[in-house]
Amino acid sequence: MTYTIKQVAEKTHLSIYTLRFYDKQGLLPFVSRDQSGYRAFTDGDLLLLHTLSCLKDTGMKISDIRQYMTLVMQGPSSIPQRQQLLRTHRDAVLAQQRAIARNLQEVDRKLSLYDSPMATDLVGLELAAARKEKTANGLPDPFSKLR
Amino acid sequence: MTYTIKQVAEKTHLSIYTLRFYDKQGLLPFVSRDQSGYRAFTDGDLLLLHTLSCLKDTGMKISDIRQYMTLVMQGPSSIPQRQQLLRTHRDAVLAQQRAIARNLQEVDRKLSLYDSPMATDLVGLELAAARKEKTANGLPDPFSKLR
DNA sequence: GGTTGCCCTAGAGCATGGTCTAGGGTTTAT
DNA sequence: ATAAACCCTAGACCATGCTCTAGGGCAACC
Repeated sequence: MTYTIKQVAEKTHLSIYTLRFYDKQGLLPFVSRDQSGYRAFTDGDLLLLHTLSCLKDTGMKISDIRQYMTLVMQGPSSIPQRQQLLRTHRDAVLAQQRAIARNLQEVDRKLSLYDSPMATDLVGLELAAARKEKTANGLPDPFSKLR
Repeated sequence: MTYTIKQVAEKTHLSIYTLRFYDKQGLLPFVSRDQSGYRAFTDGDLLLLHTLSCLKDTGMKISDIRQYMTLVMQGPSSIPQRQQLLRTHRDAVLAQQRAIARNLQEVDRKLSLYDSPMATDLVGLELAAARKEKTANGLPDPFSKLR
């Protein structure tokens, strides 16, 4: 049993356009064509496509995914290189996750400030200070433009 | 004391180009100009720029950052809208983080497969099955192209 | 055998987020 | 008063990752 590109698009929630784009980019070297030149996806192909989606959804670049898929095509001998590629990616993703968590703390601080009962006063004070800082430096006050 | 765009670029690790780009995009409505038309950043501006960086680094779109900064310019009265914007963003970021963690598990599974002492055999078996699946469906075997 | 619905490729177009160039003014030091 | 080192804008250009159009083939049904 094989699947047409349309069926795969439905299964994977990728668009037909995206699947063809990935193929054009060399991300699907494992997909065979039938006698009409149509792509014929096997169940095994869907597994590889799932791996591809995981890599893509964790932010791996297309060029790196292509490299990984090329290694996959080369069989077991490329396992060391695959490990290296995936480990590097994994480390980058974890670092990125930590960076985002750190930056999100700042957002949380803003949110708790806005949640405080004195939020209006505190924000008002900050604004007054910012305006004062401008005029103290002989600068126009940008806060009085649209108010 | 104010800072030139170059000094701010050094402090923030954003390029001068990026700072001007952000200004052009309406992300820096709080930055005043001196008499020569030069941007003059105050310390208060740097705080807002830091907030901006946190939003950007957590993946907020420029259009949403612009909206947030516009609300900031409007003073304390916009606090409810700011809360809504930040909360929506926060939730989206957390959901994204969870999705990435989930997809990264798949990468981890691959890595532990590759780490297994039987990795070569297991990967070889998978490959053999994939090839068999192709030929069983009357398809060319894509794995025998570059080997 | 014609209509419908799917498939294909090549290549144009688009959204996002920068990055850089050209042309020109300002400030500082010599 | 001129060079060096800044600053400015407008707009071109670029990389990434799609998304869509044009033009054409294949397959199934009526």
